[in-house]
Amino acid sequence: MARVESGESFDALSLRGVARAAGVVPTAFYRYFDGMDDLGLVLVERSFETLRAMLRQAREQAREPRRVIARSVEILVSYVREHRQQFAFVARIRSTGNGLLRHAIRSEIRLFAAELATDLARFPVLRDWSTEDLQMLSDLLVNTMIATIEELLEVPPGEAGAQVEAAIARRAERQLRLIVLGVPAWRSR
Amino acid sequence: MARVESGESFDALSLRGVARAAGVVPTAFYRYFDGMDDLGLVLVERSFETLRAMLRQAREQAREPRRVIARSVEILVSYVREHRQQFAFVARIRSTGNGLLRHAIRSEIRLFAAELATDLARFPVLRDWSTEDLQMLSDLLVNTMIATIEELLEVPPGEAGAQVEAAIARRAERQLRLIVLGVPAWRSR
DNA sequence: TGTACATCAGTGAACGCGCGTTCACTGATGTAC
DNA sequence: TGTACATCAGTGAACGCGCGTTCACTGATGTAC
Repeated sequence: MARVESGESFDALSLRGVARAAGVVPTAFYRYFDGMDDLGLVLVERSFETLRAMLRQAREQAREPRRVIARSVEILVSYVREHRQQFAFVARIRSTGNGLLRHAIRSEIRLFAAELATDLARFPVLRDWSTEDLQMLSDLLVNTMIATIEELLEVPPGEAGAQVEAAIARRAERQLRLIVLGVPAWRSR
Repeated sequence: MARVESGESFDALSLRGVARAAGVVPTAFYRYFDGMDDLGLVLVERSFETLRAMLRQAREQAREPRRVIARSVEILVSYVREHRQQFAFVARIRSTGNGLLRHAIRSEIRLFAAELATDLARFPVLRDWSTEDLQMLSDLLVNTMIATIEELLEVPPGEAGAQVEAAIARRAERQLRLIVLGVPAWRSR
């Protein structure tokens, strides 16, 4: 069960699949979680919590936009690489799971976007943007990161995919930069 | 079975669920499809084909960027509203389905992005962009549209969600506009 | 116009399978005195 | 230091369920002569 707890080795959405990957009999699952919903909530929370903290820290340390973007993408890529299975699980839940789990994920993403909006508000160019526009912007940035995560998950793991991964990272960085380039022009029409 | 054929009334990912929604015995499913993969492929193809054609037409008719964006979002929202179940099914397949179906969806999306890139290349501002940058841009625009579709699918159907739908459309339009605003500034650094 | 036959849409029983969940259990590790 | 007991991680049999798929079938609709 230790392996599942470190989120490194399950391959299915089913309770039995999780138990199998953990090398344990299905009933042992209940020693650790109430059921699949419980596992899902734990994983959702854990997946986002650390990543959110790391990205927030990146925004604090490097204040110049271009550096923040580069660093954020770096963190995103390496974090997803190191928590592949966990993210794959969460990604599946996002569209397959029941209402409860889907709602939990949406809450996490909204929290993510809200924190980003708060940090964005401190940049001089954005100081007089309306709250709605700030949300629109951070939502766009977050969506781009999520799409990036999903693409990273499609890359087969291991050294073989390293170049594909790098290409995805490079493109994500450019996309985020392009978005930010539009900011000074917004409202100026 | 006629109801399923018009894509209006299934509520599950299972063959039996589809049959049930169609008011038909499970075995009757095989009169129409070889199996779930076959249904999936048909639905993926059908979902994208018309939408792609409609959006391409929108880009031809209104050449001014702002009009193109407004019209595209309009089309997207109404198309998704009218083919809710079909899109919900495809969205689920996208992360739950087997490799074959996931690959089919990715192909459709890539085709989508490629067509958009071709049309973008005709705009004067983009005429001397590299192919890679054009792809990066159209990928970003397409991702934003996909995220919009997914959000639309979360809105409960019926009149109750009309305002939420309108808000999503409004935000999508602004996001696409913001992206386009960054275009003239790209490379100028 | 009537008859014979083919095609077609859907039926209903049956199968084996993996699933989530229950239950009473075993044996190892830790704790109290 | 040794004994008695509690806690803990995991076992294994069993259940009922919904699933995809097979098979032989029925009855209605169309077609040929």
